[in-house]
Amino acid sequence: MITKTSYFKRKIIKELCFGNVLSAQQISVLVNRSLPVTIKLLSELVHEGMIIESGFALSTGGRRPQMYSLAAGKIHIISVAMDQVFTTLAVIDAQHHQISHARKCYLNLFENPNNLTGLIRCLEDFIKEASIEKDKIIGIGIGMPGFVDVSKGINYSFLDNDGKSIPDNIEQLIGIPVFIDNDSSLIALAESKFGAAKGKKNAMVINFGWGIGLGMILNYQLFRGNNGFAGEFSHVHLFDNNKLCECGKSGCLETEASLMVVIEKVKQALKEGKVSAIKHISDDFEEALSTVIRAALKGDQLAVDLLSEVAYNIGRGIAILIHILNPELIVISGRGATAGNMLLAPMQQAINKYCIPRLASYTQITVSPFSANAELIGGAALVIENYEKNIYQSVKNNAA
Amino acid sequence: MITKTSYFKRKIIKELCFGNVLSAQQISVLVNRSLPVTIKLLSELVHEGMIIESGFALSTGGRRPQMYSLAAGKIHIISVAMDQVFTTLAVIDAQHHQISHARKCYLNLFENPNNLTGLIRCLEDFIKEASIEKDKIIGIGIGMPGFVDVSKGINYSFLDNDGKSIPDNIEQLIGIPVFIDNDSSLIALAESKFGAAKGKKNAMVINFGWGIGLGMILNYQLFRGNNGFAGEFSHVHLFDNNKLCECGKSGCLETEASLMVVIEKVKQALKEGKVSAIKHISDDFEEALSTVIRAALKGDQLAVDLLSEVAYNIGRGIAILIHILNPELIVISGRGATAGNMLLAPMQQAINKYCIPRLASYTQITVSPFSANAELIGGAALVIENYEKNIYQSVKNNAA
DNA sequence: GCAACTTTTTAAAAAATTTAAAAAGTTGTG
DNA sequence: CACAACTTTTTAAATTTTTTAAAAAGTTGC
Repeated sequence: MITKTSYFKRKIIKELCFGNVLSAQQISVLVNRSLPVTIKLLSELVHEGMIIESGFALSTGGRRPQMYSLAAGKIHIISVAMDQVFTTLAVIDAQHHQISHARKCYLNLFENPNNLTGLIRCLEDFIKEASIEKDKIIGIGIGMPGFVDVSKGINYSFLDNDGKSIPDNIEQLIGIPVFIDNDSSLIALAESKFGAAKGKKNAMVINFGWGIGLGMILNYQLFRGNNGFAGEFSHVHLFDNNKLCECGKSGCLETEASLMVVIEKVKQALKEGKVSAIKHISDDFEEALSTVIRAALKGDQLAVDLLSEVAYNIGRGIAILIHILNPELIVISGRGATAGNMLLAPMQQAINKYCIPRLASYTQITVSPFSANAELIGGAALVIENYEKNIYQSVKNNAA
Repeated sequence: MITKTSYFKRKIIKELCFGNVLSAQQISVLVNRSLPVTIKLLSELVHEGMIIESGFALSTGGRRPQMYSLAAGKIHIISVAMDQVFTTLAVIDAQHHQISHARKCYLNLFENPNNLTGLIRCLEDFIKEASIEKDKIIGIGIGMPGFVDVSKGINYSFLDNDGKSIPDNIEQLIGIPVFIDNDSSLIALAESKFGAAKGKKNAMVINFGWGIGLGMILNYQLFRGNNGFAGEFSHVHLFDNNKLCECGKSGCLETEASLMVVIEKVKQALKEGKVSAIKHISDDFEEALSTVIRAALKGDQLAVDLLSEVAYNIGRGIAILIHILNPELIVISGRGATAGNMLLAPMQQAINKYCIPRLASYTQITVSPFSANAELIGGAALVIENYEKNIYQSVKNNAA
């Protein structure tokens, strides 16, 4: 039933997904409703079995508050993480834990950029084969590369759907609410809600992957810009390198700072006969990458050097972000984050060189704990984030 | 009296300052209170003489709404615009019109960076001499160069006050609420509330002055970053020019894009014997600037060329902003905006070169109507913006 | 071990919002 | 050109929510 009550119940569930264990008072503030109302809603939710009373918190000097948390196994999400070649699917629960095997589909967007039917078949197969309890699935969250206009549900780079909304299309076929967003935005959302940037007001999340992306958290919220295209970090002009970028310009950050660049540099170095523990590098990018990073983590000088070079270039980009946005935190996330803390020193060096010291000192830099899983977790976060939306239109406008 | 009622009355007055003429329904949405409550507050405000019923709006197909606006001459603001050499004071009314002669004080921050007592004396003299009705003054808004931390009321670059709040200090002496902010932020606020960016959700305001500053409007609000230092645009590293910047680094945007650079270039060109309508250039910067801009507006090639060069460099900076923040609008404001639309072509050229075309097409660029007055208007906007704050603490948190 | 102080929870009073109805205008059709 | 159908604003009554006050449950220090 679509009522104001159910709207606020969903809002409470959402806050518990993001907050895990909360007192009535805390929830009251988060959903912006008074305590009497909140407590009434909470007791109803307990009766319905959606949430449980999970003991009392340690006292802060007064009566110990009753704590509430989500009942286990009531909420599942299908999360879909696309990159240019592979699409990964998994079922995630409210605590952002993966509760199914991840399924990998080969959907090559280079060869077939508009293969929306392929994506849908992929989803249908996954739902059929994974033993999914469909009534528990509250939504499907899909992260994809490209220029995504979230409000229109359109991706201007891939999955062309004749100008019609992709989520609406899939939702009609499968019968579960669908949400899409840009991959870098989803990674930022994952970090903001569950990861390194949890609880931070302003944070920049770098998606260090085959390209280089940026998701921005401003005032605790994902900032998408006026048309949803904010964070086009990769094509900022920073180099006079005469290297052509796929965007048509040259000198873009992406031409000197991405995992693709790392692999190319390693290949080139091996060809030139540089010594390294890496003897051969695969033509399969995934395999090549894990070879390089494994070598670097073991201390192989060539791998470390080349990763550092790229990290330094990312650092130049970060210096600009710090000047313009004065963020609290910068998170290095995405596939490249598996290289870990070795990335930080060269980045810091670039920042020292290109940043006003006072400004740089206010911004922390850290590597994500999620690394390659960030996009999947972000897909779940996206669905939770939208859980109470579109349920009770007239309330939606009232409640901030 | 400090009550919830007076809090919302002030909020209504604030919205009328920014909106001029509004219907009860519009106000109800803006202050986030229901129509019955809003209408009750409005009728009380009419009785008190603060606002007036100003006729009926044109019908949009139904009953014509009663419109409300501020009563004339009830609200005055003292606005103070500081630059490194001069401090300008004026009385501004709720419609951002100047209603006193502007008074200029010589307060040289290069020679005496921490001359807070000088500023206070300046204010006291102004209040004494200008025939000011003190009971109408709702606040003093001060814009100043430097790193300003608004929440702490501290300027880290100038006017050191032993770590204590500058506004609190002045307020205790003069007895009127005081608010400070960075000059570029104030200019952005002026444009957002009264100028070229009025009603825009995301806008970047370039303060083209002796240096180059940036104020950002994100989600209709001034974005200050985590420590209030966002918008340090001037020190983004963009050039390999080996020119030392006052920040200690080289290659900063400011070294190639500011009015100071324009004047230096003109001086250099005249020394080299280039032909121009400009025969002599003053050592007084203000005078020199107006000479150059007047010449450019009359079509003098040298002046136009050199202004264009600098505008092109600003355009390079703007290209970065567009990539990162995807703004709706970019406003060229500050002293340099007096040069007018001639700045736009070279900027657009830089954007064409350094921006992804699709992205650039979503962002408009315009020159401010305020030019040199923007900071004064911003000071007034700052006071109005804060008019209802700190009046009723417990409501403050509740009402978004 | 008990008084003084905190904090959460419940209950009653006050204020706000929602819903419905009335009032004031506009527009299109016969 | 008058009147019905439709809009939009304003007022009034019914609900809901928030506020305020009091009670309950703990903690801490003397």
